[in-house]
Amino acid sequence: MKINFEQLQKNRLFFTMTKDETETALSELHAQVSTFKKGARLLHAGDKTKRMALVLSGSVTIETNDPWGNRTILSHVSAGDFFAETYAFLSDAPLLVDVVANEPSRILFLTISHLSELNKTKLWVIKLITNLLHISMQKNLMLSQRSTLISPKTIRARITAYLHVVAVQKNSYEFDIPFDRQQLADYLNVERTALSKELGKMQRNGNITVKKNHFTLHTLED
Amino acid sequence: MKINFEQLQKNRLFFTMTKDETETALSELHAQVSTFKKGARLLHAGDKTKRMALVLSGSVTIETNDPWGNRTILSHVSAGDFFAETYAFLSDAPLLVDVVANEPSRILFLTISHLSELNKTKLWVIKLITNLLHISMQKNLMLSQRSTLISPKTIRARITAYLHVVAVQKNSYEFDIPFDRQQLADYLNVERTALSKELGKMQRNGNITVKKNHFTLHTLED
DNA sequence: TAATATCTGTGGTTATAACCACATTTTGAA
DNA sequence: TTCAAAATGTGGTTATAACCACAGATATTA
Repeated sequence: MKINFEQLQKNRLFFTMTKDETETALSELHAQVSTFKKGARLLHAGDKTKRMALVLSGSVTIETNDPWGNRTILSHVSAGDFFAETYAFLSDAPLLVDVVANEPSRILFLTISHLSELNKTKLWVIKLITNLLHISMQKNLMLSQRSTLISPKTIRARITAYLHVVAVQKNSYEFDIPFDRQQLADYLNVERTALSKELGKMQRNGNITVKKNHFTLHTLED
Repeated sequence: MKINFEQLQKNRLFFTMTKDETETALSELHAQVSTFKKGARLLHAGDKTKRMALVLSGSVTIETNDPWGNRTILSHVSAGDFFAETYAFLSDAPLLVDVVANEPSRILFLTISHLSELNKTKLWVIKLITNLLHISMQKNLMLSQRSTLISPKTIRARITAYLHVVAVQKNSYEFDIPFDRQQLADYLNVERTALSKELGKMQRNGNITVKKNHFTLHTLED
């Protein structure tokens, strides 16, 4: 499997690292690329792992499935982003989540369970840890953000909260979301058909326009 | 304000650090202790901060309050644990949460916004970053865990999920929880009186015994 | 292009949790 | 110890989301 170094260098994980350092890191972390079909389960709840993962292409969802069969989507991870870094670093902690390929995807795995033990006089190690800290903090923010979206009790309020966050992130009132209906429902922790109904209402009221996963928000002034 | 070095040394943030290194760190990070009364708001949503915080005594809750006045409790932080490290490290990111003193509390603040720029040949800096990484990862796990608790749609299922997690953590079927009723309701994202009713039912059914915030779980076999 | 599978929306019903008002208990302060 | 304030529980009502069944639309594959 080929890795595009140019692209990797731009990734936050290798921030400030030279080409040599990046290559050393990849080698020391036993870099390995795998491909997965849509729907494939990359990691299972209950498993332990020593490897963090970077999405090279495609995307995955991080989800939990409770004993009653309810799926909850914690996040959507697209190309250039990471997952499982928490469980890999704390390699004793069993996964609370499943990771599922959202589309055909290429994933780069890096073994980081031994990171704390690596020789910290090596510059690449220090840089990697610092970058990983940054990534972990960002993840934290994402998880907190989702909590704020789930906070309201009504479907309507969750939808508007979500759409406004996305609008701010994309800096536009018109955008695509990375979820289909079922996934959005699972992300907002609501039932799919109830979500569809509410989106229908909002559209009839002129609040939004929806076509598939393309949304347009209508502000008060035309 | 006096700081108990002995106690600090045991904290994860100063793991593997010598007394000298710890003192250097405290000084370089402009360590500062403040006290707060019960109910005091230590940090406000929307603020930015450069300082992470360690609870020396007492406890705080991390919560979000949406425009409709719904409170959601993301976590309970007790003595020895941290908060705001994410926002302090990513010092441009405005807080999505409020932090409120749960009881009279002493808090140690440490300025870490400049952490990435510190000289990484200093051993204490490297150790601190590594320890911070560990702390951040743990936080991540906590947030994921809460998401799994909120996942079920019924109050009953959320309660049992929560109680089982606590039982595992405390390694006992009898334990205190750190929340009063309103806080537990806000943590599980349900309405207080509905929570009370459900707890009443569970008690009448013989599933649990509740007295204030002391719980006993009754398994199937007597 | 047909045929099948997947995704999405709608109506109707039901279960359930939010909400409100208030009684009771517990706590804390004077 | 008394009193006020805060916390907790209970009954009753209502709003709302889950649930179910199904139709129509869209995408996928042969």
